[in-house]
Order: sequence, then C-alpha cells, then structure tokens
Amino acid sequence: MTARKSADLRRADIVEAVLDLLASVSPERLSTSRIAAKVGVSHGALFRHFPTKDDIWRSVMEEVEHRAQRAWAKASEIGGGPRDRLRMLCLAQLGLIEQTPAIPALVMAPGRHVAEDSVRPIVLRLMAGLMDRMVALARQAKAAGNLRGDLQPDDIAALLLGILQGLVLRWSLSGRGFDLVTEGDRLVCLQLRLMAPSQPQEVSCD
Amino acid sequence: MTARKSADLRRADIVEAVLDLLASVSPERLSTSRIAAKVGVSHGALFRHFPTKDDIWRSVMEEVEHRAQRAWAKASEIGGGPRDRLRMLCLAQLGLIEQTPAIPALVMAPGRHVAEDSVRPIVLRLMAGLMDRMVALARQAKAAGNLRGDLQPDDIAALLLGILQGLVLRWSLSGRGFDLVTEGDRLVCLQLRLMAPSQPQEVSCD
DNA sequence: ATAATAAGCAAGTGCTCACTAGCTTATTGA
DNA sequence: TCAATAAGCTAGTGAGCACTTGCTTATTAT
Repeated sequence: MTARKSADLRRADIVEAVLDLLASVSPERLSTSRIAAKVGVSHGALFRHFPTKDDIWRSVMEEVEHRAQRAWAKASEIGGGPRDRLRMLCLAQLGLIEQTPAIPALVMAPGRHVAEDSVRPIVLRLMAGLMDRMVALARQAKAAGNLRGDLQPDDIAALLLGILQGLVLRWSLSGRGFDLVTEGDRLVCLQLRLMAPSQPQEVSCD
Repeated sequence: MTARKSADLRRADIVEAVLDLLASVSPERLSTSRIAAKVGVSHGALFRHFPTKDDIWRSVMEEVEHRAQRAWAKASEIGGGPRDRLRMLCLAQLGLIEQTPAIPALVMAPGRHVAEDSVRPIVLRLMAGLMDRMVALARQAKAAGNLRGDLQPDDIAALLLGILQGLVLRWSLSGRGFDLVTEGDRLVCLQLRLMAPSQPQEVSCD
C-alpha cells in the first residue's frame, strides 16, 4: 500500500516507470500490468490517471520531446564555432540516448503498433527537429569555411545523422556493450575530418 | 478450401506469407491467425507444419539469411576494383531490403520478444557478416590506393554501414516514401568520395 | 481398389491483454 | 469536525493469443 500522491505526481511516476521499463522491454510487450507493478500501484489505479494506454504513450512521448529539446539546447549553449557546435549536437543526442535508452526502442518500434498513431508523429517531429538543427549548423560551418564547399548542408546532415543512427542501432543490438558517447565522438570526429576542406587543418576533436 | 500441398511447399508458403506480412505488421504483433489467413489455411493447420511459432521465426530467418548471402555474392561477382565492389555491396544490401522490407522490421525489433532467442542471433550473424565483407573490401580498397591511407578499414566500414542503417531507418519511418537504392547510391558515392585519397581522382559513381 | 498416410478442419484450452464497475479510504477545505 | 472529493483497491469482462484435440478427407503406394 503505497502512500497516496496527487494525480500530477502519480502521472509523472507512471511516465518515469514506462521510460525505465522500456530500457528492457519492447514497447509492444510493455503491458499496463507491468507498468502498474513498477509504479507500485494496482492495475486499475493506472486508468484513473490515464483513460487509455494510448494516453500513457502520448505523455511518454511528450516527456521524451522535452528531454531532447533540453539536451539540444544545452549543447548549443556551449558555444564555439559551428563545426564544434555540430559535433556537440551529435554528442548531446548520443548522451540523451545513453541516459534514456527507451528512445531507440520507441523510434524503432516498427509497423502498426497499437500506439502507432500516438508515437509515430512525435518520433517524426523529433527526427525532423534534429535534422533541422544539423542542417543549420552544417550551413554555418560551410559558410565559415570549416567544411568542404562542394557539400550540401542536407547531405552533411544526412551522413552524420546516419552515422549516429547506425551506431545507436549497433549499440542497442549489442546489449549496450560499448560506450555510446565515446565511440560516437570518435566516428563523428572522423567524419568531420573527412568533410573538412582539402587543405589539411587542425581538428579540435581530442 | 485451398488445394492441398505437400508439407515442403506449405512450409515455404508460410515463410513467404510471414515475410509479406512483416512489410506492414510488426513482428511482435504478427499472430499465427493472421499468418494462417494469409496462407489461406486454418489456424490449426499451421501447427501441423511448425510445432511452435518460434520454429516459424527460425525458418523465416533462415530464408532471410539465404537471400542476403545470395545478394552479397551476386554483388561481388560484378567485378571491378575493390572500391566499386564496396559500392556494389552497399547497393546490394539496399536492394535486398527494398525487395524484402521485412528485414528492417526483424533487425530493429527491440527488447525481449517471444522469438528473441530465435531471431536475435541470426540478426547479429547477418550484420557481422556484412560488416566483415565491408571491412575486407575496405582493406583491399585502401591497399589499392582507392581510399585514404589514414583510415582504418573497420572505421571505413562503420561509417558506411551507419550511413546505410540510418538511411534504412528513415526510409522505414517515412513509410518507404523515397527510392532507397537511388538515395543510398548518392550518399554512398558521396562518402566514398570523401574517403578518397587527397589528390582528387575520378570517381565512378554516375 | 483400397489401406495407409498426410494435410486439412472446427472447436476448443488456458493465458494475458486493455479496460471497467463498484466499493473503500485518505486527504482537504469550510 | 465532518462532508466532499480524490486516490486507491478487488474482481471482474470480453477479446485475442499460442497451441491442442479429435475428426475428416485428399493423395499415394501397393
């Protein structure tokens, strides 16, 4: 018999529990009973706070979106040239995922999922948001002469984003068997070096 | 009442039906009833051919593995320098996925899935196999002077594989809204050009 | 031709799922 | 202090799940 909490606190608890559980259970196999057990509340009590499971998914995705916005904003505050800010944005994204491993599970949950209509649009919005930030930084970096002139900003972003996504996929499949940020920094710096203008210039990646 | 078939043919039908269905239903939500309906056979009849659903997953993964080996082998027969063979391997992988869109769903199915123990090891083996082929080609390309000398073969492969995986993820999320091979070829060629030795040399990507 | 076998069917079994109904009890504001 | 309200509980409901049972019928080998 847990201590009673206000509905707001309980809702936050539930969202937190879902994010925790998604580190080890796939979204499609995460049942409301397991969520209730994790929160420490009866199964029925869950539905006093969220009318349907879909509403839980919606709140979870809102929380994920907030965390992402926070991580990206923090990375952009660090300052430095656009090239460094691009690197920091990549690292911020990997750091976010390392701290919230539910994210890849939510993003990759494929096909027609019950919650598909709640989760998918926010996933797309998130990815588009990250892409936009990367394209903007790529454009600035190119203008500043930090990146080769023959590269389109969206291609720069597509290559970097792909490298991040591929790395996260391998990290998830490997059971998170390596340090995501460390390995990511290595690859991102390598890629930024490849995209540097042809006259070799020092790279601040170490 | 479908015409009777031999067990071997029926098993092949079932595997085929699963691959078809996985283009639109996630692996965790694909029920044996839906498979039976797609095959055109009663639900119970399925279990005459496969003792458990896990056995279906195993056969499906074997089929996927055969298709991948075939696609990769075919790409390596084309010939050309190691650099071109690396490009062709990437395109073969994308072509395979375009023809069998079940593959990303199977690879990305996260977390503890019922069939996890049947599917996961083969997914890992497949990815490791592709990685090995890419690393070997990268090593050859580097030795032939087609790629920068300061790049490690595994890093070359990791970058390229990441670009492929990121692209496939975006393709899946977008509802397969663009041509995977066309866009992939563009990005792969771009990346190969970035990894070319510093003295600019012609690239056979068009 | 016919017995043996192989492929199929309808109708279940017990389980888990998301969600509900109806009651109980802790907190709170007048 | 004590009703009103908000948060909780137990015990369901029907639907869908993987899988089984017992019977039927098509194919095939003698």
